[in-house]
Amino acid sequence: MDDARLGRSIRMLRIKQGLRQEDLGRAAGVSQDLVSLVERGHLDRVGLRAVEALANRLGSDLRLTLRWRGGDIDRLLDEGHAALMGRAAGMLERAGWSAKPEVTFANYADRGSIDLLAWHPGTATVLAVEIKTELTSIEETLRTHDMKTRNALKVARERAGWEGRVAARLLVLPDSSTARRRAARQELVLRRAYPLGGVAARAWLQAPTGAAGLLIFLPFTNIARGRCGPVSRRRVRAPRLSVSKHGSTPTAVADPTAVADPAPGPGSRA
DNA sequence: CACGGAAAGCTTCGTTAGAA
DNA sequence: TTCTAACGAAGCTTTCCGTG
Repeated sequence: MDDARLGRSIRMLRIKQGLRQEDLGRAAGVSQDLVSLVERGHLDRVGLRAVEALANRLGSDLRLTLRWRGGDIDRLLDEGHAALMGRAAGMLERAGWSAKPEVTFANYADRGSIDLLAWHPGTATVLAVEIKTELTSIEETLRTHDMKTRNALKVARERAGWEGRVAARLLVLPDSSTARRRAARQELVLRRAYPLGGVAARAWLQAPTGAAGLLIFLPFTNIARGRCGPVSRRRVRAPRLSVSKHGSTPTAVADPTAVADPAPGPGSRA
């Protein structure tokens, strides 16, 4: 991230909106001095939350990209998504559906990619399947899934030649304790959007009856171990410091289960 | 688990410089 | 003269981390 460029961008947006540093700071819940620091590119002295608050207040969004060995992080993340999608596609096909992965569309302001677009020929039902390996923002998930479902019939007709009569939606989450816990926390909201879950959802897939919202948890390939089962998140442990009985210098004991060197560098707390 | 030191992140305050 | 922005110092709160 180019600190100076980010600072100049914040400043430009602020001035464009006719705000003083003090105004922006007050609106974002930070001080004028902090706005000044950010605009001058002194991000080493400012927290990420503060910068994000300023960006949001200016109607922009701050995106932080973590890069590692070229595109390896993307590949790792995609593997999980692809694995869950494969499971979902298999389940649908066994229930008599045809499925197309990653169907992109652009319909005026609506644009995006439907993870799995499924078709049930017997009932002319189109299913917009959303795959989420992580349930981060419920609101965002519901909003985009709603938009995709709204466009599903048109997309199915134009991209696959499926003349559907009714569009339904299915949200697929990994069958992990974390995902289930997060879903449970937002149960009321999720139930409103996806009334059918578990056995009822699977029964609906066998014999679709009109528009419906389904929520299904699926186990998927554990990337770390390369086998199927609930997702296990391997924790990275800090090297244990062991002091010899003779009082010599502490030595780091490598954790054989650790996947990365967690040694923090300067400023790693941010 | 509690405690204390260190550091980060931030605010407040006083001051200065430049522009209108 | 006033307003805005910049700067530095001091101090507060929170979090992390090592230690017992």
